[in-house]
Amino acid sequence: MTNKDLADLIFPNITKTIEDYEKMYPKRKLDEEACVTRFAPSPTGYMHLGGFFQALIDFNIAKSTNGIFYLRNEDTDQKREVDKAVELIMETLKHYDIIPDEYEYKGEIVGEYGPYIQSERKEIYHTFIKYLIEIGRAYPCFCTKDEINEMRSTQEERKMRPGYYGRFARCNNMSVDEAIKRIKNNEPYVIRFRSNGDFENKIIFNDLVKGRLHLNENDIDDVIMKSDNLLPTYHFAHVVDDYLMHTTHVVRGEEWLPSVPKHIQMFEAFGFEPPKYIHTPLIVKKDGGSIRKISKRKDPEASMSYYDELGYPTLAVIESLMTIINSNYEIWHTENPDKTFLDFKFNPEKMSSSGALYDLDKLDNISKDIISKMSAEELFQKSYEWAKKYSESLTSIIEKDKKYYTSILNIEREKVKPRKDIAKYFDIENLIWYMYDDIYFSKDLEYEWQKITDKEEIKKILKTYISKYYNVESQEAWFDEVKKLAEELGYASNMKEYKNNPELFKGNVADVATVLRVALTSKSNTPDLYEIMNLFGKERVKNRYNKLIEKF
RNA sequence: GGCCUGUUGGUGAAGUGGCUUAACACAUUGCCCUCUCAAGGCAACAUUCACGAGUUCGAAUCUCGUACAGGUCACCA
Repeated sequence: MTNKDLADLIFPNITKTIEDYEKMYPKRKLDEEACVTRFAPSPTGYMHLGGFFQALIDFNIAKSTNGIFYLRNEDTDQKREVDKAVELIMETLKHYDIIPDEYEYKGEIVGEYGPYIQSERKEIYHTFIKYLIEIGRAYPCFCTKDEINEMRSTQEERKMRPGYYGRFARCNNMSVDEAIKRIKNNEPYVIRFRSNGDFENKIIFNDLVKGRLHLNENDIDDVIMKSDNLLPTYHFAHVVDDYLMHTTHVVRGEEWLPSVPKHIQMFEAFGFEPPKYIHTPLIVKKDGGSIRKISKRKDPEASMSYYDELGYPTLAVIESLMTIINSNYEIWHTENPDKTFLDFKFNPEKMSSSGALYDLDKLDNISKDIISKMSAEELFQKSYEWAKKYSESLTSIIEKDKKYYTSILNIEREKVKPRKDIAKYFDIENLIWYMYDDIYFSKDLEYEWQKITDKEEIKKILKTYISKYYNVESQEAWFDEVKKLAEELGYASNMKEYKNNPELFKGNVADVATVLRVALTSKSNTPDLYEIMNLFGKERVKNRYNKLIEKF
């Protein structure tokens, strides 16, 4: 009996060969420098910030080189698979406008190199495994999980390197005849890769981020096909898929670095050229005194849904991540304000090789800047869309009067130095509620009076103002009147004068303006008072002042 | 424990043997501007690049050692 007999016994229905698949998936017709990248998540029901971070790099590399970015669903672990996980990933990518060129979604295959779902590629993997068995580079292993665990404990006790290698790789030396016998006897088995490496040897591996690395050669006979579902493990699927799909650059987290030697060895076993690797640093988090990988269970901000729920503009999330990807991004972006992040040339060498903390303050800052540059109309659209998904109260506010809402957003907007007080759509409601009479009067208002707190004095200021002064023709005209009002009541209208001789006055024009502001909005901090009054119109201003005077 | 990787302010970092008195941005603090706030302007914030030794006329940059941190050692990806 030969290896060929063994291979035929294990895969009796595999008739295609590797060459057949090579013909089916020929080299891509792309420019010389075009890169093919992929985002290959496993569908565990969650879109992790770290995964998105990698997808962003993939997308940037492919787009900036006129290449291809595709999505591959790595669902070989059926135990962990979660319903709707693929939808979540695809919808998240779409939300950020990171649309793969090739993918498989809801039964539709886009692209010539599919299937893009690993569980649908079983026959392909089997063909490749069959070949490996034929040439003696893979073999069935009948060791049970208990036996493997026992072996591991022994190794640990004796302080030996754990793993299925050397003399511990018991099934490696099994004769073909015996293997065939045991398979015919229906004994369960996995297929292992037969490593020809020596752990004492060093291989030199060039990672695009980390540079030249010296790694130990792999000598472990890894499982490449599982016994229960006959699907490959990650390592093997990676080799086959990235070969057939012609991936040029593999972007993945640096937790994969230790398994690089096995991947290279498997590529070599087939005589394939391995892709270029970009092992990205992990996104970490400070937890008390120590630093750890950002985690799905402990950190809400590890999930992409966090940013969507709070209403960060997608561009803000992307740009804040870009600053981690290549810290020269910010400088580049200020020099090229009209270009998008896709025009930026990602340089793996410039990527930091240590873990990065994702700074939420930085995100807020970038986000405020982006929102401040939106037109009122655009902000209206985006915030409305967000509200419909996440905030009933904001939705009802907007739907009362969309024009009015837009004009509120327009306060101190669309100018050279626009207002920057909104970091996320979630913030909006809390910044504008007092602009609505029904909400305003239904609340138990707490007036944030500052220097002037005397009720009689406040009444006097308000009464004088509404009877003599309301003028909103222009900012200057308006403020001139506030100054006149201040003078009439014994307050300084000129701040410098007041500062020089504060004892000559009851206060200054700022104190008076503050009364006008608080009486109108209940808040001491608001956008430009003139603009608010202008928006309200004289009747509403009078109404609010009169109601307050009555209450006192 | 073995192997691998990393360590420049509170944060992201620039830096590749002299042009560094360690850029830039965020955060923080102060001042200015100002009807309040947000913004904006200006300034402060690492006498020093984890520590120790070495190479050199000269080191954050090169070498070695130590410490610390992270990753990884699955029929998970």
